[in-house]
Amino acid sequence: MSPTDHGQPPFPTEDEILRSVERLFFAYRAFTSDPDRILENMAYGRAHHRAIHFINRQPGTTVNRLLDILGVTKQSLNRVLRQLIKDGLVENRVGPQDRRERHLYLTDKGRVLEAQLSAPQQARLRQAFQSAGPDALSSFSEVLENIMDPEMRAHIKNPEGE
Amino acid sequence: MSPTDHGQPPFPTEDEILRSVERLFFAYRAFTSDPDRILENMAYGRAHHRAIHFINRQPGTTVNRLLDILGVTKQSLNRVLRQLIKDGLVENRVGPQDRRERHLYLTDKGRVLEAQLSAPQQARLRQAFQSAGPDALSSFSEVLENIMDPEMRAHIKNPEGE
DNA sequence: CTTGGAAAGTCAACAACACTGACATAAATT
DNA sequence: AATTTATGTCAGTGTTGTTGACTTTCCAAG
Repeated sequence: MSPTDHGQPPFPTEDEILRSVERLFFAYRAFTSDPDRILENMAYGRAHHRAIHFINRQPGTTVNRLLDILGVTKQSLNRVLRQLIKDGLVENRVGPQDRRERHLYLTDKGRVLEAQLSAPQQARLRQAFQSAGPDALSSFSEVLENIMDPEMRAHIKNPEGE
Repeated sequence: MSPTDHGQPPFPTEDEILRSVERLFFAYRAFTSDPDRILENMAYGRAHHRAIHFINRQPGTTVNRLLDILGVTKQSLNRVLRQLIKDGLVENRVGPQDRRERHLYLTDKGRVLEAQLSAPQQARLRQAFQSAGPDALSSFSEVLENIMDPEMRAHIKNPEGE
């Protein structure tokens, strides 16, 4: 052993970390597969689902805010929003105070699709939490929040905004 | 309350489930951002990283096995492997028993890149587990394994194979 | 009231990475 | 000898991301 090796193995070990890398990969793929399967016969994809999800969670959110949450360019988001608005799933209201802003809302039709996409994904997560026992959710949540970049945490803790 | 409402709120509640949807989204994005940042200046992308990761974890794995793990088409994987082999990061050996099979190994050069890509991602996860306390890892792992499709669990529990 | 800048929208070109379908080759199996 | 399996390859396509350039609208500060 080297003089700086205090005999403390790292926690978690490298092998456990690598397994967790794989757990994240496989779980995330399963998690997105439910809505993906529903969307594959429509003209929409995962990007549309993400927009619909966050507009549903934060009705009246602005385009700028959505850009921050989704972490894509406005050109990329705009392509998605244009389709959703044209197809009557999302409504675009001029901001009441600041009329440059566009506030986004799901229409009834948009809410129907949101529920349809969300249902199997929610069922998958609920089953996972129920099988793991009542205390698993908080550990799971804490680890994921530690993994993410700190600025993003506010978008979970406070669905309303700041 | 309706006659079928037994007064049992679902566990977890819908709001907690939706927050976990967002936790997965933000955490996964952060988790992939480390290697993505390193790769953006190279001719490689996330698909190359995934191939390198699993070849490193299961040296000698076959193309078919890798296809099963990664869940992509052989055309998609082949494009990636062709580059990695051409650039001397991955080695392609004819199977000793079945000479149709190609067994995949990282070269020294491949292992260098693997370590480089893996380091910040591992550091991120280790920090997340350490902050969350010693018991968080097992709950975290259990929930993720419950989320994924069952066939995938074997690829974590036994890095060697079956 | 004019000017500067922020918010939003659009157009064009491009890249990564997935897909399907068709086909080729070599080797193992039946 | 015929079939199946494992792999590789070519061509075409779709989604989603990127840059860069530009316009319109509109609030707010000088």
